[in-house]
Amino acid sequence: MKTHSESEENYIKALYHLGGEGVVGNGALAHRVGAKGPSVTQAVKRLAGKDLVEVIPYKGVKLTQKGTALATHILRKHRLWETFLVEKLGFGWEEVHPLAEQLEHIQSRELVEKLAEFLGSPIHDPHGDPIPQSDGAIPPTLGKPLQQCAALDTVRVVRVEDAGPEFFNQLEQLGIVLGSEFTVQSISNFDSSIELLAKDGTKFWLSHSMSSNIYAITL
Amino acid sequence: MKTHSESEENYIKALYHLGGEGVVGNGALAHRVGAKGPSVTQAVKRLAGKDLVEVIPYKGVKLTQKGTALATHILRKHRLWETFLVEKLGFGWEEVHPLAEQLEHIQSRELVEKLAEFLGSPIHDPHGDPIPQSDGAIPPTLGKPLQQCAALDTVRVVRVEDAGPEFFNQLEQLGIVLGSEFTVQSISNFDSSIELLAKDGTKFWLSHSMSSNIYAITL
DNA sequence: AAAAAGGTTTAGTTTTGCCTAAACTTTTTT
DNA sequence: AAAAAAGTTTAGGCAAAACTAAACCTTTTT
Repeated sequence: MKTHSESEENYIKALYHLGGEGVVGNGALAHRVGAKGPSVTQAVKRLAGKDLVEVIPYKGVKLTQKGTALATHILRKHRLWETFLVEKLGFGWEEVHPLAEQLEHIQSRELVEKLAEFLGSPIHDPHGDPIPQSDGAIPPTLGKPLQQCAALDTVRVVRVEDAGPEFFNQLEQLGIVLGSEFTVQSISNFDSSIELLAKDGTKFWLSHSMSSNIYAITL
Repeated sequence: MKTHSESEENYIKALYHLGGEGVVGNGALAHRVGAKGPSVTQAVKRLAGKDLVEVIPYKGVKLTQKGTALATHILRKHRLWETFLVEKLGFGWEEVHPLAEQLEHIQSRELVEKLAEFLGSPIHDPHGDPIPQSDGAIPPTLGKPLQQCAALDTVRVVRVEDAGPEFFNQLEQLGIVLGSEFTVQSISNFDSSIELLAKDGTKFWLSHSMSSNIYAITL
């Protein structure tokens, strides 16, 4: 088992995020990792030398199977650490991402597996995103945007997109957490905002941009 | 608060370990960090530029107050992570050091403090070493080498030196853990080996090299 | 189809952090 | 006190990873 630099792992992660196993252009990758074009060209050459990616000159890059396996392993670590930070240490959802970005680079299969066990082998992280399993399998991504639910549906929030601190702030203000249940009262034809009825009888409106980042299942 | 590279932090740690706030020679430092002389000369110049050390050419280097503060903070993180790995994840004492060496470089004051709280604000790590507190204060180092105890003393093991995997192996074999209590039966005048009587009535001999790495308090 | 625009790669530079070989101090030995 | 040994620093390289500027393909526009 070889070890990879943090920079390399960040490129792999970005590639997985942007294109899965498909081809990703130099520019998009550069934007994602926060580097300029030439740095990316150089970096992907190094990665190609380690059989993590395949380069098609002037067209883009794509992950090899080896690269994909590494990507999902990093994602596994990231989401397990996020779970730890929230469930055990008491961090809020909005704070954990940058910390998990550091922790995900810790190299030790044993640590990852012991951590997973300690957390009760979770399959979803605190945002509701699926945690890749040790064999690389990825649990289903739950829910559809609240925005797409129909009036009178009774729904449970199962996932939220990371749409920045202000978004999380608003969620907190409204008391929306994973597991919250609502009945959809109505949906505006004008601006697509949505009216929800909570269990305690309170009603409130959610803007389109809020509701499109909140995912729910119909009960 | 500035951030430092892992390499820099390793030099700071090594300096603290070797000399505390005293002067450490280039050679000793090189040996400790696993680098060669010239790399060290260069590295300490960088550190001097950040006011973490003071260089006396051809004589050595010493930590500034700022450097010492950083060193104890890193040590705090290292020992808190070791505690976490042993107490919460179920690792053995002998396995945790290399993992903690990775974890100690994670940058986040908040994480450190939340971790400490989660662990119950411990003041000693699983080896019995003191954990520097958030204000930099260092709890007392407990015990004296078993080797120095007198015959008929009743003692409790409170700390062990990290003397490599074989040493820990042997401890495990003998069932010695922190908190174990013994009565010293006799000490050989020939090879300084020591005979112990455990609570359960079993007696056994410890070699000088074993007993000099085990620290105990007299009850 | 030629020209302009956009994206990608090459070329050359920078910083960190390591190396070896050679020069220079300091300490120890004779 | 001079010579030998030991330790430290300078000099010059190398690799990773980023950058800017310039050259080079592709794609889009006219």
